[in-house]
Amino acid sequence: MDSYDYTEIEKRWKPVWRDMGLYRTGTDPGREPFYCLDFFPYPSGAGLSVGHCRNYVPTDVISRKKRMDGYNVLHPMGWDAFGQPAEEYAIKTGTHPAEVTTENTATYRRQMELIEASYDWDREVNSSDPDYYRWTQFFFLLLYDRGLAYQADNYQMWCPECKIVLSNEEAAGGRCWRCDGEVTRKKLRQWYFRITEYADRLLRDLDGLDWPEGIKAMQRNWIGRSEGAEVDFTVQTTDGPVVIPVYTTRLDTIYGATFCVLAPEHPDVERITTADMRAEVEQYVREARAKSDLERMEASEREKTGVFTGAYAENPYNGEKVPVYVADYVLAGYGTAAIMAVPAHDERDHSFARRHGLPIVEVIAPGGVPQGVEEHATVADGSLLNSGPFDGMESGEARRKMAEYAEEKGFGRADVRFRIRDWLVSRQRYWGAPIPIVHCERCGTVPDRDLPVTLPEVESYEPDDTGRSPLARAGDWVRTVCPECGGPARRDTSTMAGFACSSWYFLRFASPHEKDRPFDPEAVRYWLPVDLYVGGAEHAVMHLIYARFWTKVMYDAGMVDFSEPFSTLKNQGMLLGEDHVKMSKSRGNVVTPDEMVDRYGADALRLYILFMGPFEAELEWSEEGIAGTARFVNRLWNLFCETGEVEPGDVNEGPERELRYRLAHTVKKVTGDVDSFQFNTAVAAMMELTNYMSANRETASAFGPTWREAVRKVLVMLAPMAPFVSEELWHRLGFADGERDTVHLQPWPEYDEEDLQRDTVEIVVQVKGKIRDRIDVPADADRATMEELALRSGRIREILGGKGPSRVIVVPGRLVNIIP
RNA sequence: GCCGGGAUGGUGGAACUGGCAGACACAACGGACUUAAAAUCCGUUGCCCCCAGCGGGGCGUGAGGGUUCGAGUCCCUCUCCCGGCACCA
Repeated sequence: MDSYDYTEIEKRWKPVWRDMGLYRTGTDPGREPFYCLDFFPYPSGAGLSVGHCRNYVPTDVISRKKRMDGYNVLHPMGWDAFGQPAEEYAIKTGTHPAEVTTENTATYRRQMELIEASYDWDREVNSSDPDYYRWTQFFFLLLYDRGLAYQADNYQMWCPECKIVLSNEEAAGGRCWRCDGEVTRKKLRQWYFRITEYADRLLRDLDGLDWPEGIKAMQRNWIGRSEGAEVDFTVQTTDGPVVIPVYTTRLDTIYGATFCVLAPEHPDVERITTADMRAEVEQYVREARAKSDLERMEASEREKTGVFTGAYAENPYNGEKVPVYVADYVLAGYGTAAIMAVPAHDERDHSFARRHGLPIVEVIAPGGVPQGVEEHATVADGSLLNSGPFDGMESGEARRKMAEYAEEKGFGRADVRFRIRDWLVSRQRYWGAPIPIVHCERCGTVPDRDLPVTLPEVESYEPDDTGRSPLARAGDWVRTVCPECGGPARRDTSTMAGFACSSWYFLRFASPHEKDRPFDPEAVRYWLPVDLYVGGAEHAVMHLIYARFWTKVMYDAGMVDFSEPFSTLKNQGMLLGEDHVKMSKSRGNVVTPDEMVDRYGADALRLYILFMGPFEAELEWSEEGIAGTARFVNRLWNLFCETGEVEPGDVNEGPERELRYRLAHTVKKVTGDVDSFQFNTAVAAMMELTNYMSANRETASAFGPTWREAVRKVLVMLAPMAPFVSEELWHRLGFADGERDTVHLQPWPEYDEEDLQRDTVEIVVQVKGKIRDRIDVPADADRATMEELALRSGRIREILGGKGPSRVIVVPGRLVNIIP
């Protein structure tokens, strides 16, 4: 028997399917749409590894099955093409980043075609194409017009390695998301999107999404809503009073506030510092600024440093004056950058107080019992003591009452705060979408609506560590006229972060060739929101939060009729190398689809990706594993070639019935498994059925027409997973209705409930929960019958030794458990 | 510290709403084919014990406890692993 020649057969079908336009998608109002989308990939120079296939193969299987289910399926692919690696390569070699990008996207596409991902390539988009980024710029202006884009001077996250500012999301954990280097701060004027204005909605709307719990939890945590209060402490200086609002979630502990702390970056530090403390405070602030966030955190975990400002602030509740410190354990970016410190009931304040010899006053007694606070802070809620008129109240009630009181007196107010910061979106880099803004001396900041604002040609793409953009060196491009007054003006020289481009691409796919608008609203209404969105978990608080934000802005602007872009989200698990570590070039453990397709064929690779384990699980690559699915393809090929066209002979009823049962069972199992992303067990079920058929191949004709029906249904179910071998056999075994027919447009197989019924079933007989016998009983036997049959069993009678049972538990169709 | 997810044979993993633990594969071992090897095909394979054999028994899902006729699955306590966040007042 010939073995399956995948090279030959893959070569045969690719052009046929291409000519048929098998994967082309039209807007068809008569058919139910299904939009299946992969995360927008950045086409890196390294190309795809088999790890990427864990994303692209499952979505392809779903897309193909949905087509067979009768859906009109949108399954597009495009390139998140702006970005630093291409730019860095350009800096090193002098080639234009566009050239590198073109090469890389070609490689990606070639590899995706290698595994026959069924993308509609007519809809391919590229975010670095002016026809695309003009609309990214358009959305920038939409946000600008809605007051959601603004410039501000701040201490930004700065990656000295990449020479680039970072958004909060990109600098999570004090490390740069790209190079993992430590992040420092730099004071620069930058563009922001006011995502904080959407914090509440971004949080609330998570509840309705069919997303992994982990991702939702990460977003909730990142948005970080907390309920508290703002209270004004007042410092008397020689220049008059300075009001310092502090933010607290523990207003109930305010009678225990024994000092206040300002972040080193707090704007009032200078004003309140007394002359004799000035030198020391200034030095501390300088040193704090020079440290990276990571250094600050690590240092202060050991010891909480800080210096006294010489100032005292009045607690408005009790009129007490408490010393004011500057310390870097208070963050500049959260709350009011100033806190009231309650060492008795906050660990951090406690360790600061201990180090600096400050008083500790206990004001909360959990369960009415003071816990003692010399050694450790008591963080639990409880009833108040040493708290004037609020004594005896429980924490929760006290927080409400005390906030009301503050509001009445005008020195405070209940307040909800979020941890999420506004999105820093400008980058001083070349390879990105230019921010379409002109700066005019007369008119100020003016939007440039003559889009696209195309990237100029420049001599060098090098960024510098002053935070100046390479675009600033394109003098002729920078010098322009003001769109408002016609006077001389200068272009903004920043580009947008790549995450801007990927915040709307899913809309572009609905009508990718639209000339005069970002998308056709009709097409968007038909296709969106995305039904199934699949990608890695690493974008939990970056792309996935930004895209939700932009969608909500568009919803508010009346451009789309949904406010969440991705109904269902799934994350594929990571794929490790055979050496148990993440695949990487430097490790030298990267396995490419190219070599695997070459050695085992595309079908074997696809099947192995599906079969190796659960979709979400982190798994290790194994070449022995792919050899196994290649063997399966081969066995199936031989079995079907040999028996697929067998003429039905005299039917042997028992086996025929058994095959009908197994076939129905397999169809049911595979259907359910594929729909619920359990591809590994779907493949296993088909292996099981074909193993059974293989064991009975000699007597195939005795199964009557059922045999060929099984062959046909297996081929159809296999088609989304292994498109080549199933198509070849479909034609070779004469299932095809003419040359132009294809297995890929067959309706998904169904099964007859009746075939799942059996006459007898084997049940387990237990004595005291231990299995002692197995007996066959009629499938529809009732409890009494089952009990009777079980008690009749010789083995059971032997064990019972003539005594009758004291109790019998019967589970119909499953087991009888006898308690003597 | 907080949040999310895990722990099942030599390995990857399977097990519907509590009901036959180990499907399917890999590896290993034995056999067939072969001058030989590879490929292919057939068989064995959780651990331990009894039996010449047919067969039979015990143990077993990270640890300990609990609920139940019955627990991988439910509850409590704990250990370890992976991912994320982390001085957020």
